[in-house]
Amino acid sequence: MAGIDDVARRAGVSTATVSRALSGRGPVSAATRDRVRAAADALGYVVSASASSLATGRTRAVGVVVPFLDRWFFSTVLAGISDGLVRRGYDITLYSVSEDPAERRRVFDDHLRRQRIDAVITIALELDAAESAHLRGLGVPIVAIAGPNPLLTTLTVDDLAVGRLATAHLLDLGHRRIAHIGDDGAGSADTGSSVPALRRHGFVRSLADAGVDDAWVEAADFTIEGGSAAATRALTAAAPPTALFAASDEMAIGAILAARALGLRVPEDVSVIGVDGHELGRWFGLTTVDQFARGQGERAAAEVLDELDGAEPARGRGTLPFELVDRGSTAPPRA
Amino acid sequence: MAGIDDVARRAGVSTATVSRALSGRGPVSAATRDRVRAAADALGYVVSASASSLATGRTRAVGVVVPFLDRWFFSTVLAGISDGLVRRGYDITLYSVSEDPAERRRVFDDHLRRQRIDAVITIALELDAAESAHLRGLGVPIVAIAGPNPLLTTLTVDDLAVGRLATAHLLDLGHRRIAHIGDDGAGSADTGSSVPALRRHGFVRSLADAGVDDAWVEAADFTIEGGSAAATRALTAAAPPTALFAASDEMAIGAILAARALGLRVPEDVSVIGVDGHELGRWFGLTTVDQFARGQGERAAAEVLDELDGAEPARGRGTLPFELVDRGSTAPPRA
DNA sequence: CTGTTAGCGCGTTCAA
DNA sequence: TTGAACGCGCTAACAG
Repeated sequence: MAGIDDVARRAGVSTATVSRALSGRGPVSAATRDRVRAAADALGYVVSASASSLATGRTRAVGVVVPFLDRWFFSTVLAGISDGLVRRGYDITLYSVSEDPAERRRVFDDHLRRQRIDAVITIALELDAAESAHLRGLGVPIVAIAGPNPLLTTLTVDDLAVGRLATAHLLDLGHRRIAHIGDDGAGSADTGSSVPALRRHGFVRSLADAGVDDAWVEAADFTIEGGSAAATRALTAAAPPTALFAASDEMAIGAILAARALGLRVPEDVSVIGVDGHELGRWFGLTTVDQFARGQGERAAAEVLDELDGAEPARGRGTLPFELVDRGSTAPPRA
Repeated sequence: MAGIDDVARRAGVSTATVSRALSGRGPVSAATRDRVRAAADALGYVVSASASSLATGRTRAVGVVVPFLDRWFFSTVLAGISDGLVRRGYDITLYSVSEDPAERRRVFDDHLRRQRIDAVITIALELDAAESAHLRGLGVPIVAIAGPNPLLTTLTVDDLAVGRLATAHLLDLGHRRIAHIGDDGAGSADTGSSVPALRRHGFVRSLADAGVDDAWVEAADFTIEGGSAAATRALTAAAPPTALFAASDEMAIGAILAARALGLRVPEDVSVIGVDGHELGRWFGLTTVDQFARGQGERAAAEVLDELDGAEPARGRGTLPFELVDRGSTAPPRA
C-alpha cells in the first residue's frame, strides 16, 4: 500500500506538502496541490487512519452505543445517524451493550476508551452513574438520544408529553377504563426518568388530571409478544379496559393481534394506540404518536458534527418532535 | 489520559514490559504482570488504538458493509456478528452503502482503505468487479454473507435450493398456478447470481421439473409494501394464482395483508410462503424457509476470527442451513 | 525475564 | 509557499 512518501516522491515535493495538500490545512499553491492530488490518485493513496490519528488526535469516527441492534427503533435511528455521518466522511464504530454487567463494563471501561472515536452517540441507553462518568471521562462530545440523563447532553422527545398526548387522545374519545402496556415501575434500576417510565407517568398524570384514579398498568417488554401477552391479560380481566395505550408500536401491534385472537374488533370493541411511528403500524391501521426515529438519528449526527466543529454543546436538552398520527385504531368506547 | 509510561513508572518497569504484560505477547513473570496490571487498573490505562495499530498493523476492528440498516434481515445478521465479535474484543466499524455510485465509490475507495480494520464482512451486497477488486486489494480476510460472489470467500445459503424447496412445498400440496413475488430479472446489474435471482431460478426450475411451463413472476422490492402491491396485482388478475411464493418474509406478509384486503382467506383461498424466518412471521402464521439470520452473523464472525487467527480461508463457499417452517399459511388449493 | 532502542506513518512546528 | 526534523504512543527486535 502506497504511503505518503511514495506520493511525495511522485509529485516531487516533501511529505509535509503532501499532507497539507490532501488535508487542506496549511498553505499550498494550487499548482502543487493539483500535482499532489494527481499523484495520490494514481497511486491509490489513502491516509492511514492510525498514523493520522496518532499525529492529530482526531479519528474521524463516531462511536454509537446501542442496547439492541435488531429492534426497529434502534436500527432505524442508526440508519439516520449513518446517513448523517457518512456524508461528512466519518466512520461509525458500533458498540452493542447487553444487560450483562461484565460485558457492559468491558465496553465502557475498555472499548470506548481506546481513543478510537471522536464522539459518542448513545441510543436509549439507561446509564448508571459510573457509566455516565466513564463517558464524560472520554473528553469527547456525547449526544444521548432518548435517554434523559441529567449528566449528559441529551436529545430526546418529551416522553412525559408523549404519554399525556396518547392518553388525552383516548380520554377525549370518552374512554375511562384505559390500560397502559409498558413499564410498570417494578424494574430494579428504574430511576423514574427512563423513557418507559416517563411515558407511564404521562399516562398516570393525564388520568389523574381527568379525575380517573385507577391507572391500570400491564407490564410488557416492548416486543410484539410482550404486548400481546399484556393485552391478553387486560382484555380477559373481569372488567376489561375499553382502550389500550402501549408504550411502543411493537407492543401495540401485539395488542391488536391479541384482541383479534380474542374475537374483539379494533377499534369497535377496544381502542389501541402506540408510540413510535413503526412502519408496520400502517398495515395495522395503528394510531400512534410518531417520534420520527430516522430523523432523531440524523439530528444526533448533525449535533455531534457541530460539536466536533467546535460548536458549544446544546445546553441541557435538545427537544425532538412528535406527532399524533390517527390511522383508525382508536374510536369512542361502545355505549 | 494515562499513557504507557505512567503505568511503567508506577509499576517500576519499562514501557516494553508494560506492553508485554498487558498484551500477553512475550514473556513476563507472573509477579511483574500482576504489578503492571494493578498499576494499569489504578490509572485506568487503556492502550491507545491508533498507537497500537500503527506499531502492530492490527486494529482489533472488523468492518461490516451493509446495503441497509433498517431492514430486518440486515439488522438481525448484524446483531449476530456483533455478538460474535464483541466477545473476542473486536470493535465493529459500520459501512452503510447505498446505490448511489459516488457514495459507493467513496466507501470502497476511501473509507474501507484507511487501514482501520483487520477484516471485512459484507452482508448481501452485490458487488461489481471493481468493488470486489478493491476489497481484495485490502489484503485482509473477507467474508461475504449471502452474496454468492466468485471473487470472494462467501458464506451463503443455497438460494437456488431455497427457491426449489419453497416451490416444491407448494407443488406437493397440489398447486399449479403459482406466482413468485420478488426479483423479475429485469434489473440492470443483475448477474443472475444474486440472491433474489437464485430464488427465482429455483422457482422456475422446480416448476419446469414438474412440467409446469408458466412461471409467473411479479416484481417487488422486498418490502411489505412491495409485496402487497405485487400480490394485489396477481390476485386480481383474470386467472389468479392459487399460491404465492414470496422471496422474503416481508413481502410474504405484504401478500397476506393484500389477500385479506381483497377478502381472501389464507390459506383457504390462497397459499403464501416466504423466505427468511422473520420474527413477525409467527404472528401471521406464515409458512417460510427459515435461514437463521442471526446465526449467519455469528457464523461469519467466527469465520473471520478464524482467519485472523491464521486459519486458511474456507475454500470456495461455506454453506448455511435453511429449513422449511410450516406455520399454516399454505394448504392444498381449493377443489 | 527485562530494558534499550528504533521505527510504525503521518502532522506539525520552525526555518528557509 | 515549501522542506527538514521531531514527536504522537506503542510494539518488536535485540541485548543483557
